[in-house]
Amino acid sequence: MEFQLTQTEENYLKSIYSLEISSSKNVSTTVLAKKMKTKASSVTDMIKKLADKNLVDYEKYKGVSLTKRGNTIAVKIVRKHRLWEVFLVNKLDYNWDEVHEIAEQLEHIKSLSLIDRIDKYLEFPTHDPHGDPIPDKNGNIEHHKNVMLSSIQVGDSCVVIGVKDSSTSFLKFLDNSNIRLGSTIKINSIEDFDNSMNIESNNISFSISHQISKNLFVKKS
Amino acid sequence: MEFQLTQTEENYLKSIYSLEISSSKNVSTTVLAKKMKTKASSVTDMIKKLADKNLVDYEKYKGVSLTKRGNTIAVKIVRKHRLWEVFLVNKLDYNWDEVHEIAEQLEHIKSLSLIDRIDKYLEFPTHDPHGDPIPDKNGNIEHHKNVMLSSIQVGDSCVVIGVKDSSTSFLKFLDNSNIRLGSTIKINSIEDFDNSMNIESNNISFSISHQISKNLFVKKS
DNA sequence: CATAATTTTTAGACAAGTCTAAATTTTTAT
DNA sequence: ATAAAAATTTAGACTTGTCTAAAAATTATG
Repeated sequence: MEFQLTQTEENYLKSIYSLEISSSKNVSTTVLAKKMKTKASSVTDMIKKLADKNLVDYEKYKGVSLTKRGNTIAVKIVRKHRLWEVFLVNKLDYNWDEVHEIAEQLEHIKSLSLIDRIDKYLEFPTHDPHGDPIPDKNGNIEHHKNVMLSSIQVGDSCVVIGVKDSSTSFLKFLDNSNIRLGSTIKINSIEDFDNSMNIESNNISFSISHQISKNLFVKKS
Repeated sequence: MEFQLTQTEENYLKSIYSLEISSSKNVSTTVLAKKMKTKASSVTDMIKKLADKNLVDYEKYKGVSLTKRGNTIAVKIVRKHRLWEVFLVNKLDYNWDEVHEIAEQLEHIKSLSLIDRIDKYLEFPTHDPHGDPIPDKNGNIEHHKNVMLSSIQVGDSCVVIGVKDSSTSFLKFLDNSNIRLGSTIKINSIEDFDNSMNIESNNISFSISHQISKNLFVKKS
C-alpha cells in the first residue's frame, strides 16, 4: 500500500509538515514555494500531484494541508532525518552545524528495516542534536512546548533545550558563545530599545540580540 | 572541478567500470544495456552525454571505455558502496545477502567528508562483506587474483576469499552450506560429466555444482 | 564476397519536475 | 465598493532519462 514517492515529493511533504506545525493554517503556495526554493507555479503542479495521491487536501486558491496518510509519511521522513543526524554527531563526530545537508540526503534512503536498525544502534535517542524530538517507530512525537528564551523574564533562569533555526551561522554563533543544549541561562536584564538581553551563562555575562533569543527553545528551571 | 553527476550517470560509470574489469575490451552498448536493465538506445544517449563530459571515450559502433577521470569517479563510487556494506554488516548486524540494495542507494550520498569518516569509524577495512577489495582514500585498489574454486585441482585445499556473484540466492546457499569468507575447502573429487565437485568443508563432505565453484574466489593454502 | 543476422544509432515521443509569461482569483486599500 | 496589488493558476516550453520503431553499420555465414 505504501507506494514509492520521489525524493521531491517527499521533500514537499516534509516542508508542508513543518509549515503546518508553525502556523496551523493551510499552507499557501507562495510560502511553500519559498520553503522549497522554487516557483509558485511549480508548487501548484506538485500539489495537484500530491492531491491525486491523497497525500494532501487541496482546494484551488486555498492552500494545502496534509491528509492523515501524508502526515504519516512526513513524520517518517522527519524520523529518518533526525536519527541520521544523531548518527552523524554521535558516531562520526560531526558538529551539530554540519549534519543538516547530509541528513537531507540520507532521509530518502528506502529500506523497511534500515532506520529502525539505526534507531536501535543509537539506543533509541529521543532528540536530535538540535533538540528536536524524534518520532518513534509508530510515528508518535512529543512536541516542544515552544517556550522561547525571548519570553523569559528578568531574573529567571532556564535551560536551553533546542534551537528553532538550524542554520550553520546561528549554530556557529552558539558554539562561539559556549551555548549548547543543556546550558543554563540567567536573564540579567532586557534592553527596552531593541529587546536585546544581557544573560549569564557559564559564569560569563554577555549580550544577545532579540534575533538570537527568539530562536532558542528553553525550559524554566 | 568535480561537478555533480546524477545518480543515473554514476550508475552508468560504475557499470562500465565493472564490465571493463571483467572483459578488458571496450564495453558494448548491448552488454551495458543488459547490465543497466535498460534499452540499447537509452545507453547510446547516455554514453554521448558521458563522452561530452569527458568521462568516457566513445567511438560510434565501437563501445565505450572510461577515461581517467571517469575511472576515478567510478572507483570512488565503488569505495562508497563497499564501505557502506561493511557498515551495514558490522555495525547494524545485517546479513551479507541483505546489504547490496541499501548500499546501492547509500553510495550516491554526496559529501566530501562522509565516506572518509565512515572509513575511519569502521577502522579502515580492506574488504567488503563479499570479499571485494575496498579502494583507499586515494583510489588505490588491490585487485583479486581471480582464482576460482573451479580451477583448483583434486586433492588441493584452498580458502574462500570472495564471491563473484553477490545475489541473495547464491549467498543464502553458501550460508546454508556453512561456507563463508575464510572457510577452508578441500577438493575430494571432480565429476567429469558436469564438473561438479565433491568438497570437504567444516569436516563435512558434500557436492557442489560447477555453477557454484565458478563463483567462489579462493586462495590456495 | 554477398547476403543474412545482429548490433548500434537515430528519430520522435513521453513523464517528471521545473520555468516564464499570461490569465485569473483573492485580498487590500482607498 | 471598486480599483490596485498580490497571490495563484494555467499554458506552453525545456531538460533528463527513458521508450519504440526504423535506419544504418557491423559481424557472421554460406
